[in-house]
Amino acid sequence: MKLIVDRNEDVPTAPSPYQASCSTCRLSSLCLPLALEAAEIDVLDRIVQRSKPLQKGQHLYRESEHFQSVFAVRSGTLKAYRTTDNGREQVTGFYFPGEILGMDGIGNNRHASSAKALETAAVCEIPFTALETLSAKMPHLQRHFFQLMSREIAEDQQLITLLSKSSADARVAALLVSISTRNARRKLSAIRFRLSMSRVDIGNYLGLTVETVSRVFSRMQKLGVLRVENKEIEILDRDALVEMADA
Amino acid sequence: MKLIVDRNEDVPTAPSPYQASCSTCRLSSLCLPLALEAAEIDVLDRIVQRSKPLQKGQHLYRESEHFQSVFAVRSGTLKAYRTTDNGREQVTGFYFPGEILGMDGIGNNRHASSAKALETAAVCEIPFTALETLSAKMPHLQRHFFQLMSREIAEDQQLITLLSKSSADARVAALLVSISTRNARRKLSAIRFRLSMSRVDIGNYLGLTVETVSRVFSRMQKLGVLRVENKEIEILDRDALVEMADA
DNA sequence: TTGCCTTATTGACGCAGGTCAACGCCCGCG
DNA sequence: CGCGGGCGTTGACCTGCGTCAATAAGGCAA
Repeated sequence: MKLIVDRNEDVPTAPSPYQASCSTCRLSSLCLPLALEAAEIDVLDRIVQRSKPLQKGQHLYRESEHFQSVFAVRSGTLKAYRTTDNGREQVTGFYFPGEILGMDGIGNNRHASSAKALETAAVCEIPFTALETLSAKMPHLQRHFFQLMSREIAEDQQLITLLSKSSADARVAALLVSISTRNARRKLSAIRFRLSMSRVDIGNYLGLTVETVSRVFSRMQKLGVLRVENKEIEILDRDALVEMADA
Repeated sequence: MKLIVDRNEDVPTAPSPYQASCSTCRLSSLCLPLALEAAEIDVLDRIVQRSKPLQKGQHLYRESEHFQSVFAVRSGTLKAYRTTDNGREQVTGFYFPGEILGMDGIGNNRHASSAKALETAAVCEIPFTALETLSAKMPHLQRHFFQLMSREIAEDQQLITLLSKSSADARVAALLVSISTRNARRKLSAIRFRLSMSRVDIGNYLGLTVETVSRVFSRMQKLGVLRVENKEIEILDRDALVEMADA
């Protein structure tokens, strides 16, 4: 809400100071515009709100808040998490540039999880009612959004499988492979990257303790599969990692 | 595909022999028609395919098959499961009457899981392209389907939390509470029911071994929380069960 | 730079739940 | 009706990961 005001006050229809438009965004091939034609992208562009970046630790939205928009990550990383009845936290996902978050709030008009920036991050806000209206007019957009939601379901199911059956080694390996793959999609290195999340977050996401995560990293390093230096990761043997991920 | 042919050969536009229509279906208040008005339900009704029941053990669809339709359960129970790379099975959900399954296939046009009947079951088939077309014309339907998918995401996240953090007792308790709640929604008893799935399936779904599931049942029985007699369950202390579910 | 505080690593130990094994009981089939 | 094979239960034992504790190493403020 505030975001909309911010933008309209200063520059009613001109490009926001933060980013020109979807059509010039280098993430458009991963993001919502993916399935759209140039003219359609322009229409989508008009409903997207761009705002000032989130600082590390800042919330994008909180669990049980009124749901209004989904968000696309433009830069940085966010984590989504929910708080259980007995007060513990469960990280349900990490979101990288080009990925969409907030879709779990559509179901009953409140966010089913909270989202917090793990580092300075910029997002695009996509008001959902506008997206619905547009979807009804643009079959490609409707289809694409159905697909995005479906993929989120499929990915959650993969995580369920991981948590249900796999060893600590396999879980960590699977996360690293996932990050590596998602980096590659964004034309970043698939073998060297910086983990934007803490060991605590990793453990929480994978259903492990910090200590176990740390031990797994050490073990993998000893095996020559990884090189770990604080948050910097180098994958030395990706095949071995993939192998471990489903053991 | 076959289903469509079956139906059209015999009774081109007349009601199928298996079920009159959505408007007379006693599940319509849970299922897709939920958000629709009478006239809209009739339109939806025309795209829904009803077919002969599945026998116990029969597949509704299989992982990686071409995706074409989502399905609504009319009677019986189904389980959805995926097979991991190393050949193990992971049950990702149980589906009761009024619930929709198959939405995980939309993302890339192939089913991301298999679905199998746990007992004789009847389903309605909803061809997805027809549903898309209709959604674009009927805002209520579009919104409702977005909501259904979103809820599936939120439910999967709840399962993730369960698998990530909870004890064996909590997992079993949570499943029983879930079944109890879903029964209540269908105006069935929330405290006495028959488990349509085997202990193996339960264990698989919850990330536990059969032995552990069995032990948990015994323990809960000893505590006076449950009465277990083979597949028949009676919940003696629902509050205690809810309590256990988030411990 | 120094110092503090948060995050990560490593070790020792215990326990929840997995594994292996034996047995009993449904239930479907001849 | 009786038999056989899967399903469920129970017990004994084992192990992977959690827990607790101590120490090290970043990183940010002043």
